[in-house]
Amino acid sequence: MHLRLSQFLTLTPNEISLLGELQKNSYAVPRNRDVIVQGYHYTSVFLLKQGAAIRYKIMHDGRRQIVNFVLPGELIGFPACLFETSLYSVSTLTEAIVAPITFDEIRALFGHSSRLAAAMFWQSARESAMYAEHLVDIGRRSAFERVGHLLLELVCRLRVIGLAEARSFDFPLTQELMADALGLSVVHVNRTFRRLRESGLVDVDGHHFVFKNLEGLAQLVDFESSYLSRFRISGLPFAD
Amino acid sequence: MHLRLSQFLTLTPNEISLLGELQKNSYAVPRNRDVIVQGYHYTSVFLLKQGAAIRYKIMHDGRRQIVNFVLPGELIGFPACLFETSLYSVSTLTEAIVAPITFDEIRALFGHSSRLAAAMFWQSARESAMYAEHLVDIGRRSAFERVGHLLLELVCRLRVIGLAEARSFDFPLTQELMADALGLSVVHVNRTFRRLRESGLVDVDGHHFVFKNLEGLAQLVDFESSYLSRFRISGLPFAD
DNA sequence: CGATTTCTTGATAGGGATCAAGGTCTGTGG
DNA sequence: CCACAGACCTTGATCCCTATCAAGAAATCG
Repeated sequence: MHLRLSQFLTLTPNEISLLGELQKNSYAVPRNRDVIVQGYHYTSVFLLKQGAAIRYKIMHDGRRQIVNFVLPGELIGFPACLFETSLYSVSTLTEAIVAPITFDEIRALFGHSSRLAAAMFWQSARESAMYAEHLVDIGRRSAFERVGHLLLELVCRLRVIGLAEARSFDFPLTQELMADALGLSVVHVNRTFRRLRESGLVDVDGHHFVFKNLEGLAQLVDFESSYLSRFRISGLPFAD
Repeated sequence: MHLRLSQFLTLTPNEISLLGELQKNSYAVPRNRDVIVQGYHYTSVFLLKQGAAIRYKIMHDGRRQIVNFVLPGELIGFPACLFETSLYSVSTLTEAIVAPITFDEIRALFGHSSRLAAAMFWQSARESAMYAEHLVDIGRRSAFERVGHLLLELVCRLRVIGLAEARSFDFPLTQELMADALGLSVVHVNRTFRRLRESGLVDVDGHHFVFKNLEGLAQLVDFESSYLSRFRISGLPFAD
């Protein structure tokens, strides 16, 4: 787990050891535990080494909107920690292993390798881009398309980090989570999801999701199969 | 216009001159012109010195989703330019003045001042945070709340850069733009917006928007008056 | 193994989309 | 100066997608 930076650039041994250093204080976090709570101030971030989490926001009437899912190798509390007060909460979906990284350590890291700084920058840019995609989903797609998109996005992202097969994946995704991520009601997700199954597009057993006709689904919900490749960085506009 | 970085840190004379250099090639762009087109590759970004623009995405069926509004002092094509192919388009809403900044220039800039690099990083983090807010708006709020939020967000953002009064602002915002930004139909925006006016909360004359009861509106649509202060950066986790 | 969660399914209602058409304003050209 | 086109706003009628309410079944968890 190298901050998933190796997706973008080849790390030098030195950089790898720097990253390894940061992870020495890993510890386990139980399921359904808030790692970051909206409204509070933080002075460190956490690398999610194992497990899954959600970034979400609770509104005054109790409704919840999940802004995205956090997968292994991604940073929790970033960029939330940059703000005076975190704008949203982050909660684990499974038991997880996190490695706290203090600002001091980040500063040192950046001093030693501006390439790593740049790489973190891209992570942030990627996240930004994914939010924009998500916005389009929620703003302009039907419930059916949204659910399809979410499933396809998850396989794609999990595949990149070796946590999914070509056409199936395991993930602690409940219908309530889908609803809160997609801006739908649980009841409607249930019906929509059933349609997906009855159409023979997807099979589910617990938390194991299988695409029985991935290409068909992708076409039906207007999912660009190049989803994640579009997030590939094209060049290094930064000094080494 | 200093990339709006001065919001976050005090620029040294040297930094200011560096930024000034970058803007020497400014030129005007007519209204309704795409500066960035989705699917194309770019090797420079543009600083929007004057005017307004939208970042948006067109779907295969022609529907449009605006992911956000670009105001003076912000970068166009960033982070879009980092990707192999731009994920969305950027189009001017008014005649605008932009200053192209090549990657070479950015690289040089970063070499001369890592503080500026860090500041750009924060801009990106801020943008990310604003997308997340927007997601909550679209995912979990009623049409009425969404329209109210959009108007309040715009005053707040415009006020910060000195382009709005305390309770009014000018902006080339049409109902169609609102609809595409908020995931609503134009017809429904029209009716919703009328309700806002009939409630005595907002007055509009052309592109001049006046809040007749800003506090009341903010409360009615659950808008945190601290909106932008929440986006303030708390510290500098980077080396000078 | 009792108690939460999570999933289902039915019934009903409503917010917002869609279709259709007219009105207003602004800029352009004759 | 007027006529016209195109953009923008407005309003009515209708429909349907999705929320909400309600309640039971199934799966999980401690």
